[in-house]
Amino acid sequence: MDFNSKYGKCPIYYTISKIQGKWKWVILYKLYKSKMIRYNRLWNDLKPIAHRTLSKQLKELEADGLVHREQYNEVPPRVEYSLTEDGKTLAPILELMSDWGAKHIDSDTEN
Amino acid sequence: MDFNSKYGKCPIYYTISKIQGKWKWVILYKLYKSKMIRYNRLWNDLKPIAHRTLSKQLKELEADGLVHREQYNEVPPRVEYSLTEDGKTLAPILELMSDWGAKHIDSDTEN
DNA sequence: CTCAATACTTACAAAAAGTTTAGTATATAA
DNA sequence: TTATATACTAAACTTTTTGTAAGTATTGAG
Repeated sequence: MDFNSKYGKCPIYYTISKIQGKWKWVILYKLYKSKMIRYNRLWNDLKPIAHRTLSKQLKELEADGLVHREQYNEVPPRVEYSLTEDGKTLAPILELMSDWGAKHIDSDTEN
Repeated sequence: MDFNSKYGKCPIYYTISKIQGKWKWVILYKLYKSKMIRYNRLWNDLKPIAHRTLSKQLKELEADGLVHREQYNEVPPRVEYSLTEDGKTLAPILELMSDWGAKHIDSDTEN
C-alpha cells in the first residue's frame, strides 16, 4: 500500500487505500450478504468482471485480513469465500453505501 | 460513468463508481469537516496531491452534484468549496469510514 | 516594468488497474 | 478417449488514473 506517515492524520485515506479497486466494495458486500460464497457464484454475480481481476482482488482482500478463503480438495475443486471478523466490522459502511446508492439510482432515474 | 443497467441490482456499485478516485472520499471528508474551504488550503492539506488531480476530482464531484463551487471575482481570486445538500447525505458514511480507518491504523501499528 | 498572489489549465509521461485470450490441474462420467 | 466441471494463472494489451512541469489570467504594490 502507498500509505505513508504523511497520512497518519487522515484515517479516511487509510480506509480507502486499503479497499481500493473497482470491485472490492461490491465483493465485500456480496460476502456480507451471503455469509459465504463460492468462486463461480461470485463471478457470475459480478460479470463482466474478469477472472484475473476477481481473483486478484480476492487475494488482496485476503492478504489484508478482510476475507477468508477456504479450499476443499475435492474434484472438481471447491473454494468458499467469507468475511473474517475484521471484514465484518465493515458491515455498517456496506449497508450505508448500499442505501445511499439505492436512493440515488432512483433520483437519477426520475429524469 | 460506466454504470449500466446490468448493475441496476447493485446499489453499492453505483455508489463507488460515482465516488471513485484516490482522493475523492478524503476531499469530501475535508469539506464535510470544514463546511467550506479554499482551493489552496485544500491543496495544502492534501499534499502531495497534484493540482491537476485535485482540480479534476473537484470538477467531477461538482458535476455529480456533490460539491459546490463559489467563485469570487476578486484579485487575487478566491474560490470556495463546500458540500451540496446532496453531498451532505454522505456524512454518515464519511464518519464511519474515518472511524474505521482510525481503529485500524492503531491495530496495524501495534506490531 | 516586474513581481506577487490565487486558482487554476495544458501537454506530456508514467503508473496503476483492468481486460482478453488461452491454458493448467484433477477425476469422474459418458 | 473425450468431455466436463471448478478455480484459477500467465502473458500481452488497453484503458484509466495520476503525476510533472510549465504556463495562463488578473491587478495592485514597489
